[in-house]
Amino acid sequence: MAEQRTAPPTVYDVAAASGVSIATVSRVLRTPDAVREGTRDRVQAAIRLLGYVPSGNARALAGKRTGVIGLLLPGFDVVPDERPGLVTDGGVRVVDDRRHVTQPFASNLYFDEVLRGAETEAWQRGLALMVAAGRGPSRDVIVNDVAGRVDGLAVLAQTVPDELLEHVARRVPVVVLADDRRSHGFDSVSVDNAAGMRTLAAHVIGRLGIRSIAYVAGPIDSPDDQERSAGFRQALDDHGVEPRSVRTVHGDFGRARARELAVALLADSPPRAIVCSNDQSALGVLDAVLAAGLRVPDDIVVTGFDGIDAGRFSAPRLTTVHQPMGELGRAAVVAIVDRLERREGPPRAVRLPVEVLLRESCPPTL
Amino acid sequence: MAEQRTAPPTVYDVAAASGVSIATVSRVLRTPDAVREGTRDRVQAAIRLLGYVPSGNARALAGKRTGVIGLLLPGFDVVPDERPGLVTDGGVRVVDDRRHVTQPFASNLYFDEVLRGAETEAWQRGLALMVAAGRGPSRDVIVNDVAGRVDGLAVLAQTVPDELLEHVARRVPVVVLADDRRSHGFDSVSVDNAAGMRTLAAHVIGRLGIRSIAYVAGPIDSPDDQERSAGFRQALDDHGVEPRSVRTVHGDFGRARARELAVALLADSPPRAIVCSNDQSALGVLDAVLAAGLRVPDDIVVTGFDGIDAGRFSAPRLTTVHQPMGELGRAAVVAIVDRLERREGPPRAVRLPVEVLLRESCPPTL
DNA sequence: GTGAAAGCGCTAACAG
DNA sequence: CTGTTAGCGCTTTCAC
Repeated sequence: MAEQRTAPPTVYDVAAASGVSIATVSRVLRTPDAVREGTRDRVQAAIRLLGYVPSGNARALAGKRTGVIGLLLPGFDVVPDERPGLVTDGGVRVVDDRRHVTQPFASNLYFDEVLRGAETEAWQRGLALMVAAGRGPSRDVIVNDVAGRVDGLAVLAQTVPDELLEHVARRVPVVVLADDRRSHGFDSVSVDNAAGMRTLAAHVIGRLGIRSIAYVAGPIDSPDDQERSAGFRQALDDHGVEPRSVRTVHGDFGRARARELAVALLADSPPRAIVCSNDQSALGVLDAVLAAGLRVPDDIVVTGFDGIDAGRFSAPRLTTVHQPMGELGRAAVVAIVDRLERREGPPRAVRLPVEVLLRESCPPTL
Repeated sequence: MAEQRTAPPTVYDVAAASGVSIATVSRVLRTPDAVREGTRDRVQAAIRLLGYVPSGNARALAGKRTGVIGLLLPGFDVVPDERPGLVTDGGVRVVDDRRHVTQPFASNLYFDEVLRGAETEAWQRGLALMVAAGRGPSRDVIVNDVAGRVDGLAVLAQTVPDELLEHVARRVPVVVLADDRRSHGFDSVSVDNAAGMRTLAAHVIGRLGIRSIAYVAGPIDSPDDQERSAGFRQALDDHGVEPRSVRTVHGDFGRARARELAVALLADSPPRAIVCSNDQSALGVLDAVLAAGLRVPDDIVVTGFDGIDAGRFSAPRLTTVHQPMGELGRAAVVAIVDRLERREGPPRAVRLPVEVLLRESCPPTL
């Protein structure tokens, strides 16, 4: 097996072996019905015999389309997890792994889901998917490389600098994910951050009737945070809650910082609810609240945003707004296919709905 | 932006715009030093001006190599999770998600890791990655399609039928993952199942001194299970434990079945240890043991194999043998590159080491 | 240092 | 139904 010493067979080889012209070989592959049965059989036999696999590159070149879609992700940051206390035993490492509850790396899982969604949708439509994580200094090369091989490109927000993106966009349609950049003229698919937060906050304020609220925001320059905060303010407005009555602090979307901020918030008169702009922050808040001896949700309810895995495993489990990452990936492919069929026309922005998941940290009712 | 109304610019356009021949344009791209600085600058300016991105397909066709590696996974089974109790509220679904601890879909996460590893390694080497999940009846098409566009193909075990694999292997080098198929003549990368289980069992028998053991195996026809079982028997032998003194039952690698089997095992005289051939089974055993009012690890220690996420979150956390999935992906790429440089030669089999993770269900010491 | 020309393997008219 | 013939966009000798 795995011979393949000599050059792979081509249409010419198949044609010669079956006594037809290369055109007929091509037909057998692409429009089998246009070939007489006997001929077709002979050609197919030759294909099998020779182990012929058509060159996708030649096809793409001749056919003016590749049938491949590119997906650019912002780099998998593979953090090698250093674990202590190793013992070696017969070539197999034995590790004392008690109590080291490794934190699942949220952002990575997030990409995985997008990727999976895109893959699913692409293959369903007979398209192949080319994945690349644009990282490091060679990013330009990579991006150009991918752009040169695909029919369309889906790019996760902040993965590729504008200039580069605009360059490659002159060759292939580009759709930007999770970042409403219509302004830049690209198609986009994003998630309805504002509506999600607004609905969640409405639950806290309207349904649970809580008025004593603190809000842990993210970095001010984060577009995600801005949208979520806007949704939050909307909810306040909807329910006639005075914005100034809400203590707002800005974190960095990280767990540790949120924990510190929460400690401070609890120092004075603890609020009845702490709404957070993302899950990591909410987990940090949870840490602080529980450490302070307060009960969740009995004394304080806590909410997050994102729907990361860690929130499903926390104690109590985290109420949050779940972003449909898999859908994001699928929608990206759909958007590209769409654009491919509709070469012209103004950029389109697709908004994906989110889902509020009420879990123990802020239940349906108190 | 996103103009791209007209056909994308080619080397000819760039050549014309900068007053050189297409050969020089090509040189500027591939061997910049072979071009006089002034010329180079003019060409690069034209490239930027026109928004030129080289066609990867034309390159591949002319250059006899694509710079792309294919990864074939056994289909992401996207199980849409039906959740009960939906309420709609302003376009955003609100879901009561209490207590529905959705089981993370182990096999999917598993692929994600492989994929990530492969991606990392590929881009590090300047190669692109094309991903495909071979599923459904169109699998042949997909596999051929991918095979026709790549320099090498990594295939996860049992994703592609032998015949198909042998066909495409005549065109590109193939490496099989997680399935020691040297016999079939392919290069392979797999994990040392036997050594892992042997080491883990040695811990149970040798270090903890347990002799009263039950073994929950997997399906008899699973190659993984066979290797693990062999490792287990080795350990028994190493420590002079009579194999017949070990009660062995065969499950299906599933949690539910394992639970049933464990209930039966506990009915008579409960063993001091239950060693399982995979994590899912171990979790099922854990369920049964705890339900029977026995304590883990105090009354019974339980071990698994795989290192799935759910085992990190169980109570108690599961002692297991962790398979380095990310490494599998990386090793796959390495193996392909290797083969590409060494066209001939006998198939190679790479064995990746595993890691025993001692957690609370079977701690370092009792 | 640069240009001319011959393919790479396939598809898609266009004839027969 | 089948064969002929141009290219698709780029790399790569081989001359100059």
